[in-house]
Amino acid sequence: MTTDALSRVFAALADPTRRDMVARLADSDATAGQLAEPYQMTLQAVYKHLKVLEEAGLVTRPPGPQPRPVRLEVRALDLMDTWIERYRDRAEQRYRRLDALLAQMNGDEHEQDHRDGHRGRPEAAHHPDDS
Amino acid sequence: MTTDALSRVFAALADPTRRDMVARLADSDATAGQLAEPYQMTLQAVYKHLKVLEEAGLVTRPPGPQPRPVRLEVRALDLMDTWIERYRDRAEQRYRRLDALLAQMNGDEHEQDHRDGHRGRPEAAHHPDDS
DNA sequence: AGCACTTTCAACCACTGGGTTGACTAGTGG
DNA sequence: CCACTAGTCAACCCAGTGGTTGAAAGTGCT
Repeated sequence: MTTDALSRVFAALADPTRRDMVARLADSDATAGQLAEPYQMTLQAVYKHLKVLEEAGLVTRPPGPQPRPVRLEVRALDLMDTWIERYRDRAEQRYRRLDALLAQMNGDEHEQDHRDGHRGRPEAAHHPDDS
Repeated sequence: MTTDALSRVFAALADPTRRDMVARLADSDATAGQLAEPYQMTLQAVYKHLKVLEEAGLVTRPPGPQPRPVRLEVRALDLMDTWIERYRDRAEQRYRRLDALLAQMNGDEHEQDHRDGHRGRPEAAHHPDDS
């Protein structure tokens, strides 16, 4: 899998079963067996889900004695959170700027000649921003 | 698709291209064509991505005259954010409780008989919590 | 050693998902 | 009316995924 970390985390959380697992793990650690109980699917399927969560960094399973406990790794959530926050903030700032512009245009009613849908500015080239 | 809203949003953001799109849309609205430019894929593929984002509620495209602009819908991000926040907080509270417990056990060094890996408490039944 | 339980590996199946090609509709502007 | 562009629909390909079954390792306990 060549996909980046962020994609893996989002993809992992895109499954209701997996989301329920992390929800339960937020309250207490559990063994794979304990995790599996509520769901009506094979134990192997649960291990597969575990593996996905693990590869996404959302969960760790310290090696050692047999019933290996599953721990939630909260920092993986931070990764998503900062991403979301970044673009939400950016969008909100844009809205604020747009409101300000509208207010200003309300102030001087003339000069309505180049209101061409305000999608004229080239706004530099596209920079990836995703890393 | 019978999957819930949350799954759709997470799944939508699990793709780097789609993530880049919302990143760019956070800075300014764009038409589908403008959005497509940076990527080396068919226009149809871009429209598919748009559709996914739209069905996830991350984006809206007001009907009307031909070049339909694409707007980012920030509130969809909130949906994810509250989910993440909820379980992160819950996990952090648990860690704090656990630290307190450890500190307390440090206080009275005796009574080390039931230190069975602190995974003993049943902690009620599993309640779905996902909605 | 032997038994039970947990974990993993591997093959398989149905279905979804990102991408393509190709054709088709709908506005816009001569 | 004709041409152009923006957008859409549909079929297809191939890779990935959620789930299954079956078998094989590890590990713990007596």
